[in-house]
Formats: sequence, structure tokens, C-alpha cells
Amino acid sequence: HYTGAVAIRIRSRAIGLHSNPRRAVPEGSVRVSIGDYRLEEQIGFLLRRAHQRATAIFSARFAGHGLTPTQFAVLAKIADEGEVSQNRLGRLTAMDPATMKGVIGRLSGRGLIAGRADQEDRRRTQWRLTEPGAALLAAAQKDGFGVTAETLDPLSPRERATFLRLLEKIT
Amino acid sequence: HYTGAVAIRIRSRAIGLHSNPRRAVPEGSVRVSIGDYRLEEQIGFLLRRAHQRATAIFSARFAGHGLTPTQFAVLAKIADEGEVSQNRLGRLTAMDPATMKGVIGRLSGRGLIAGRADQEDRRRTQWRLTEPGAALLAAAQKDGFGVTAETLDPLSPRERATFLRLLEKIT
DNA sequence: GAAAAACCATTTGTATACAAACAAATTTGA
DNA sequence: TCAAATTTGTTTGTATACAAATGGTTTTTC
Repeated sequence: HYTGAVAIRIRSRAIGLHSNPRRAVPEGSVRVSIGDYRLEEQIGFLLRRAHQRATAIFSARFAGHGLTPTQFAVLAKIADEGEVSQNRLGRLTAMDPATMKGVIGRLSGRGLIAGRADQEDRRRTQWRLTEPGAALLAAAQKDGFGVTAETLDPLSPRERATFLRLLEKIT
Repeated sequence: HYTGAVAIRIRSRAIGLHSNPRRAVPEGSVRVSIGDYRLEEQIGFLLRRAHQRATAIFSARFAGHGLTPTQFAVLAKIADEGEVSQNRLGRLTAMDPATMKGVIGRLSGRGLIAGRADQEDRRRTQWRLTEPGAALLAAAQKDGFGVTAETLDPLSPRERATFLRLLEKIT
């Protein structure tokens, strides 16, 4: 069991955060800082936060449609393809089979898509939009552009193009 | 109940995906395409995939440490702060209180962090690294740089700087 | 043509992510 | 001062995300 008072303080630094006046380091706390690792500069952390923001913007604009980003992606892809197998849909929308199962289940449960067993390949289930699904997609799709526009709003038009190009490169 | 044969085909297009030879649009499928909406160009979709890739790279490099990106972020932030309240930790690592509760529970369950009730503000729980937590963080932190490096590998040094700058802008 | 390999979908279990409602404690403001 | 507002942390419920194992099905390979 840990008893405290180690205090490996290799280096301290300011990271642009306000210090908490209540935050005097008490006995038993361990402060470690190796090299120059700054969480705020790590690409994974930044991507996670950027994705969180994009999702929040999506949710606000799609609240009326009752669709999540992934559900909307699945509807949009089925519309592109006409009819698609569940597995192919997963590849097109970047979802693994287990996740796909859940998304498909919720969409078909709401009657937005309909599936049928593929006779040519009996492993497959083919999915298509239902009429309500097509109608909802048509109504929602207009708001899709707004999501991207609002998310990229902090950037200039030139920066937007650059950012999209670089983002595609690391995807 | 949907009976099929609607086929709202406003516009068809190629999106660089191989057509499936088995994918003849059968009766009952609905194909919709409004305007030029392309899922692959939407910022949310790209951010989601980029985040997935970054997470996969993290997982591969941190497999030996047994830490997820968020768990690592929490350890790194506690190390920065010395001692932090649970709520502040959530703000620093971009996690809402409910998510924080789970992450904190797993880390403290493994003995990597330890908490105490704050006497000055009895709503708060203050968290600090334990000795094993500090040791694990020190060992893991070295691999943190590798994750960012590998994730940004498709970009030139100049592009990396640009990308990080723009990514911070939209976060 | 049959064994091996690959593929499709499902199931189970763990880990974020977040909305919403809540209780307890602290701070604010009239 | 004291009621109202805010803050902190918890709980419940829903929705990705993915590893790993599994049972059928199809394709490959020899």
C-alpha cells in the first residue's frame, strides 16, 4: 500500500491553464513530468476533442431528425448504393461488424431500412431504404452541409481546403 | 408497411468505390441522392475515421501498458497537477462527469491513483498518482511521442505543423 | 473434389461518450 | 442573512467502438 512523499519532480511547466489556488501539492502526492510530453499537443487528444465538437454540432442540428452521425452515415451510404450487404456497409461507413449490428438494428427497428436474406450468398443480409427512411434522409441531408460548415467555421476558406486535404491524408 | 418500388433517382454518381457486380438494384430498393452530399467529404466522418486510426495506433503501442488513451490522459494530467479534483480532471481531459466516473473507477481499482475527500470543499474528491501509477506513467509516456509521430507519418514536417495548428483552431 | 482458407454475421464483454435527473455542498445576490 | 443559483459527483439509460470467439457459408487451393 502506498504511503506517499515520493515527489519525482523532474521539471515543472506552465501549460496555459489557470492554477487552482486550492491546489497546493499536499503530502502524499506524486508529481511526475518526463521530457516535454504535453497532452494538449498530442494528435490523438486533439482529434478526440475535435470529433467531440463535430458530434455536438451534429447533434444540435439533427435533434429534430433523431439521427446520430453513424445512423445518418448508414442511411446516406445505403442511398448511394441502392442495396448493400451489412458487411459492405460497415466498410463504407467505417464500422466494425459488432457496431454495425447495433446501428442496423436501431434503424430497422424504426422502420427506416429493411433487410432481406441474399439468395446468391446466404451469409449476407442486404439492406435498403424504406420509404420513410428515404424521406427522412432527404429531409436530413440538407442539414448535413450545415454541420460541416459550422464545424469548419473557425477556418478561412483556404484553411478549410488545406485542413480537409491533410485530414484525408492521415485517415 | 413499406411495399417498395419508389426509386427516387435524382442523380447518380461515382464516388471512387468499386461497384459490386452483385449489386444490381432490385425491385423495392430506394435510391436517393440529393445535391452533392458526399459522406466522404464531411468533416465529422473524416474526424471520426482519423480518430479511429489514431486510437488503433495508440492501442498497438500501449498494449504492454494496459492503458487506453483516456486513461493515459488522466494519468498524465494528474501528474501535471499533482493533485486534482475529479471535476477539474474531467475538464482538463475533456470528459464529462459520467465518463470520468468510469475512468477514475478503473484506474483507482488498479491502484494507479488514489483519492481523498476534500475537507475544504466536501463536494470534492481529490485524486493523485500512487507510486505504481507514477511508475507506469513514466514508462508509458515515452511511447506517447511515438503515437503522435506514427499518426502524423503520412504528412511532411511542414504539413504536420499546419495540420496541428488548424486542428487546434477547430477544437 | 475435398480440405483449407477466407468471409459474413452474431454474441459477449469492456470502455468511452453523453443526456438527464438527482442529492449534497458551496457560492451568489438581493 | 437567507433563498436562489451554481457546483460537484452519482446514477440510469442509450449509443458508438472494438476485441475475441463462434457458427455458417463461400471461395481458394492443391
